[in-house]
Amino acid sequence: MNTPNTSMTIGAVARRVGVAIDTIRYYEREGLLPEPLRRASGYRSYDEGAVRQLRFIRRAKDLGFTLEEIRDLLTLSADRQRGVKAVKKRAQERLAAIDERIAELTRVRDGLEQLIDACPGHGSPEQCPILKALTDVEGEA
Amino acid sequence: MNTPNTSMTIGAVARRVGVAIDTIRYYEREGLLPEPLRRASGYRSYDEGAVRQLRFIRRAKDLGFTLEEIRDLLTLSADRQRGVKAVKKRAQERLAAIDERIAELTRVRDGLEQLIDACPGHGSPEQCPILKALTDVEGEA
DNA sequence: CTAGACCTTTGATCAAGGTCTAGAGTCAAG
DNA sequence: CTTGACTCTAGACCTTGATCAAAGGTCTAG
Repeated sequence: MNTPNTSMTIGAVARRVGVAIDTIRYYEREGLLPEPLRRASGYRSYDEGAVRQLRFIRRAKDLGFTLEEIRDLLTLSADRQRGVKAVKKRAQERLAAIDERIAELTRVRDGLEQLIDACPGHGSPEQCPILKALTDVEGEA
Repeated sequence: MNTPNTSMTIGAVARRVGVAIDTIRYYEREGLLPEPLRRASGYRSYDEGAVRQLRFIRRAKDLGFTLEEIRDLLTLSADRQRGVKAVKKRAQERLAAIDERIAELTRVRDGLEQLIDACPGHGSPEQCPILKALTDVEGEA
């Protein structure tokens, strides 16, 4: 329906998706984007599919997938039928990893908050629980 | 009271604190540890203060401070009196940054979970909301 | 004395994900 | 045609926080 035979330069694609030109070439090198058609001049020539795939990559990245994992996801989603199950599994693994990371950050956060609450914000460094907590040696009598 | 005139080699300090020798020298280069005294042979000679400072660095790192921020914290805590207030401020900034990161991760997490729940785990890729969410272009009419 | 552990330095390397440069060719507008 | 914007390639460089290597000097036990 819309722009069926589009052909864009790398710059146009970059602008549309909001990534740097270098990043597109980098993804191509890394096997995240297929090698595009070339004009006689050697310029890369992209179509809408490339824009879609690039957006896929960006979104997956926003969800915390590494480029390596995204390469994997792309392979899986290309393998129609069999892919869906595997994709769901990857997503679940990703969810578990995020949960773990949140739990870890929350622990750190709570520890830091306790220190801050206990700090008067003035006085000598010996009174500051933040500095004390950072400095004190529990194994030292 | 305890071991007042200690003098340790870098290896001994590394063992006590549980970091690699290379890491200690690295911190010295990066200005996180003062240049230690040297023996006639050129060996670095450390005292308890160095052990304490190294532990400070490690703890701050565990709280998510970058080495750059820690360098800053060390400067502040050395500036006795004036330091406490600034240290508390840095800690609060760190807390805010952690909260922001947790919120961001939580958003991502929830988004991902919704996709997973909506995915049957089989069928065609067109039916998979995970792939759809990654691929679909909202600005495309 | 000697083996072997430990120390010194400078500089290279790693992971991840790009970013930038140089030097050359190409494209579109005026 | 000329100008300026764009693109090409290959490869170097960036960030963070280390970690390792090479080549040599030192220290300690036996």
